Amino acid sequence: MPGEAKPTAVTRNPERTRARVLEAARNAFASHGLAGARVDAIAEASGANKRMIYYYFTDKEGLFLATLEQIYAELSAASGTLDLDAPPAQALARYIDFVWAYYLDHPDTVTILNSENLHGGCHLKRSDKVADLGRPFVDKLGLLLRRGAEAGVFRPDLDPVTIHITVTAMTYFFLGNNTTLSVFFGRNLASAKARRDWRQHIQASVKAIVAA
Amino acid sequence: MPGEAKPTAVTRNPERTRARVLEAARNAFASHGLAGARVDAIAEASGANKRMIYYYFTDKEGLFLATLEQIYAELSAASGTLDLDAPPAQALARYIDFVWAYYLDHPDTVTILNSENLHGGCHLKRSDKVADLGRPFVDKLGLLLRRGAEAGVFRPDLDPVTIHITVTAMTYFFLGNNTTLSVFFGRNLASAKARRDWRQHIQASVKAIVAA
DNA sequence: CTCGTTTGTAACTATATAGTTAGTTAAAGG
DNA sequence: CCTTTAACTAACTATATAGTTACAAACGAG
Repeated sequence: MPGEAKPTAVTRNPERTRARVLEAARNAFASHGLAGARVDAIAEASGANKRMIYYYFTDKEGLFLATLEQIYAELSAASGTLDLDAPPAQALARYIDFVWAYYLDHPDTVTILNSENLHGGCHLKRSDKVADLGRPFVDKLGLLLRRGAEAGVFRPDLDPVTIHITVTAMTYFFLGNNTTLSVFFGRNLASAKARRDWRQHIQASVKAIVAA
Repeated sequence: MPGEAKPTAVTRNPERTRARVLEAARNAFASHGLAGARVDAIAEASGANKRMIYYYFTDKEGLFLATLEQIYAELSAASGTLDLDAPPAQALARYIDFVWAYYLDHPDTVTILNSENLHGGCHLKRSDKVADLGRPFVDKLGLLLRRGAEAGVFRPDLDPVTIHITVTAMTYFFLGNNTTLSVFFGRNLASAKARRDWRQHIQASVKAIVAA
């Protein structure tokens, strides 16, 4: 008989339930992709009843979208704390280190964004929370590039979006494709040294790209 | 009753069956990922009986590995045709255009490699056909970089693997993450102009990176 | 020609999966 | 208190899914 619920002493906390489901969903989607993740597993890992997932997020795709939005919100929030108030060359180095450290510390972000791209960005396009969320980041970088140009150390024709994609590309691709690259080149790119070297390479490369 | 097969006039052709299955598998894995692809759909699309897929590839993961190996074999074969016998700066530009054109023409490669990276490269690691397959490519690029260094136009300390990953990162990330990037920056990065501009940016960037 | 092996087929199965049904219980407003 | 609503639960279902069974026809070696 359904509905013969035991008298649970659980104090209600919708926010907490939502948050726990989102956290479990994030792990699941990051590990197995959208299709590979199991709603049952997410329910169990979060301790929430499966019905609540549908109650809060409508369906699996709704949950995936919420996960995406959370990932972007965190990225955006983190970038807000980035302080580029320093001499241009130094600020640029700080900016690159920030991007590198962010993706190194948030590998979930890489795999989940890859999943969304696999599906042609169809979830993200439906979101009203993500569009143009990179704007503050780009503005911040744009300001730095202008300062550098005025100081005569950076080229004057630099586009912040292009530079940001460049830095992200070198970071994201190296980290996200680390295993296949290691096999393809017969070289361990996951070692601490390989990572240090690559971070250094991004620094030197971007420096060369923006140099006046 | 099973086994009451109609007298089919199908002439046998195992190679063709295998090839058709692989082609269908590639499309399916590229569109939906490993978990999202359906063996039934692959069987139907290829015209092969589902049983044959298991006969040839053991299971879904075996089929995925075969797809991966095919992808790498094609990449390797294509890179074999790349002619870098030209003055260093010109040869480098030709090399970059090759990488760019390859991934632009083979979007499946990007999504399938992303799927394999999602799973930590576990299939590829079991393969005996892919390890170090990038060697000829790297050797070819290494020769070019040395020629350029000797001619005094490139830096003398360049590592071909690093340069190759750099070029691939800028190509692969831009193309593979095009949709999420477009949303995040509120800018259409899929247009013909955006692509032309980006290709040009890779050219200029790598030139700056390798410059003596 | 014949007998084992390879290539092929249709129908089947056990199970996993997204999504539901039909309720119960905590809490907030009046 | 009492009523209404939001938060929550166990058990269920229809279907999709990877993988099998049991056979048959083509092929090739001897």
